Amino acid sequence: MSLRYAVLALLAVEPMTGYDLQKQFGTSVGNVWHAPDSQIYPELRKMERDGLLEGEEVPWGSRGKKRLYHITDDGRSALEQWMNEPAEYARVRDPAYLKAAYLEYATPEAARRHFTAHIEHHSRLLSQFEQQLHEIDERSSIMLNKRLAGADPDKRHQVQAFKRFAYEGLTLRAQQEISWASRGLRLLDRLYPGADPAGETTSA
Amino acid sequence: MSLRYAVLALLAVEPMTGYDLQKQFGTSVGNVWHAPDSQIYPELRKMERDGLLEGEEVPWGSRGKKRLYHITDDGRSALEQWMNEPAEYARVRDPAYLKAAYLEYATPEAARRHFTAHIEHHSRLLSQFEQQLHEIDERSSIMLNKRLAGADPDKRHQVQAFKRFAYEGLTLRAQQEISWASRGLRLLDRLYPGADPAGETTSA
DNA sequence: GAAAACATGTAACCGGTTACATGATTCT
DNA sequence: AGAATCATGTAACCGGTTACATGTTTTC
Repeated sequence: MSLRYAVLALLAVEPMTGYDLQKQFGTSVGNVWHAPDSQIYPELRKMERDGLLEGEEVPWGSRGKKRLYHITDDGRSALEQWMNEPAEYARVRDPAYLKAAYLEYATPEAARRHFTAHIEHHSRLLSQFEQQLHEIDERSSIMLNKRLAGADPDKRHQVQAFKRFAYEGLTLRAQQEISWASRGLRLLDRLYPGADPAGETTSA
Repeated sequence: MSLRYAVLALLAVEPMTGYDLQKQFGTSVGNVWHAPDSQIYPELRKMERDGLLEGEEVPWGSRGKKRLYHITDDGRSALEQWMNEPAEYARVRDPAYLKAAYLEYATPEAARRHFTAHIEHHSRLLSQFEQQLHEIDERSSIMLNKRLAGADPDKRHQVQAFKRFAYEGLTLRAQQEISWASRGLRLLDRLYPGADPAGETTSA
């Protein structure tokens, strides 16, 4: 049920359409909370029904129209209330670690692919996080600048600091996973000394 | 859909009842894949229907009975096939980091509680992982010993190494989160210099 | 004129959560 | 005798996934 609070946090900055929100979930907020478009549009309607948002029909081009969602006072209260509650911790469900714990059932090649895929996955994430950190530091993020512009001048410093701190954590996590999986590859070298690490054919 | 493979990995060691499995999901496997009992019993019946398991009715006491599930050859193949496939990576959905990224909407006290709760949560996990590492090293884990006993003597070394390696990763993760949240508390000290870190009343 | 981006949905399905529900056996 | 443990389920609900579906506007 965090989706609606992620939406509220975005709409607290400025009114947006479902499509605008979708893009945010594809990049910025999407780094901590993923949501597909098929979930966003229905959720917006539910939130409007619950009084957290107000939708405004605005023309788009000559014939088209779009729906701009504004956060209401109730929406702001709901966001603040949620922020002041303790976070829920979801139970662990980690397919990559589940496999890692039982890698003896895999072939040496599959075990190796497992760790290289882990490294690739987290490397992709890492470069996204580093890109975000760069944008935060350079003040080149459009959303962050809007949030900063809309914030109480005394609080601007904090807005930026919290966002940076969250991305620092994500970065450290990704680096950690990469380092763990790299150690995994070295473990495989030791456990399967005969196997060919590069996947190439061993020629004399 | 990893639940059934976690179940298969457990039943590959020895036949168990739903209740036995439940306990495993409460401790060992539960550290990488959580499942409540209300999910386990229906899943076992589905797996039996799909030919991955065979249930055997055995008496329990004078009038009671219980259902022992055995893995079938199809079950073993399914497990191996899954182990040789690449792992799926779920999209990120992290309430704690979502909150962290927007902590300016929380009160300083709530922000502090957020990080202390994060530390407590991961400290609890950490001590569980350390306990498991200890049991792996001391060979005092009943399940691990059964797995080792049932494994090809050449592979015993690997079984233990993979399990240990998975828990090392979990341990590093937990430590990482604790260290991140501790830095978060120090960040709050800087951002809210007037606030009382210990939550005590400031007396002159 | 075509492609890319903008815009908004529906529907079936499934895995997972929460709550409810019950009874036997073993241990102290 | 009572508590703890063993044992097994059902049912409603909901959040999320996947796939399908359509039309407009802007940009090149």
